[in-house]
Amino acid sequence: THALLRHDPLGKPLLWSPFLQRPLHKRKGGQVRFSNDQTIELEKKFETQKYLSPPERKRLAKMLQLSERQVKTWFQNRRAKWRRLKQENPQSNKKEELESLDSPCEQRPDLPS
Amino acid sequence: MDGTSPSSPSLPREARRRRLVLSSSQKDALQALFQQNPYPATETRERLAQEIGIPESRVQVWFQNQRTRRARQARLGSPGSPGEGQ
DNA sequence: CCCTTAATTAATTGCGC
DNA sequence: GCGCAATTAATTAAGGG
Repeated sequence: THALLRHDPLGKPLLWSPFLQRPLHKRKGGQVRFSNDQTIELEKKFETQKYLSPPERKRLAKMLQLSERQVKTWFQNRRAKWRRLKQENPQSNKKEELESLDSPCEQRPDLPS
Repeated sequence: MDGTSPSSPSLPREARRRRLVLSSSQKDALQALFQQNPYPATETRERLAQEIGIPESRVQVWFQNQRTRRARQARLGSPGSPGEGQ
């Protein structure tokens, strides 16, 4: 819908521009930026669960065609960012979309029963 | 048809990411501390952040970028000085 | 227009649990 | 084995001359 939509004021994902952008989001070493879809899916999961269990991670990884390690890394990076955001922003400050779903800093990672 | 025109007349309401512009004094303070220690502890960063009035995370990224800058400058400045003793 | 440089992103290392 | 803090390299885009 929107052509050049990027970055929230506080926060969240950067989605790449549409077609008219450099055909390479590949870094030197061969690292690639995740696709918009992948990022969106990851985010969606993150909104529901900040920590995910190993089996879930595996599932998600398969779904997105990423390594489990990549998913893990993504989640960890995301958590870090999130904490910082919360710390700097006393209240959930979201311009138009407010999502007060994040109160408890302490979500227990699912313990394998 | 250049795609370079970000002509999206339909949405002027998007606050484009406005990056922080550091004042000379802020830069000076950052640089001063950097010269003392390129890897300051979190507490030190926080303190400086409070003093110059920017979020600690910005101080953090500034230090990161500064380290990169320094390394790059060193590369361009004297490519062949130290006789590698290996 | 282009360079400087702040901000973001995926990945890495080391540490503690 | 995982989470987390700290850090890195590469990149992306704002600001200003």
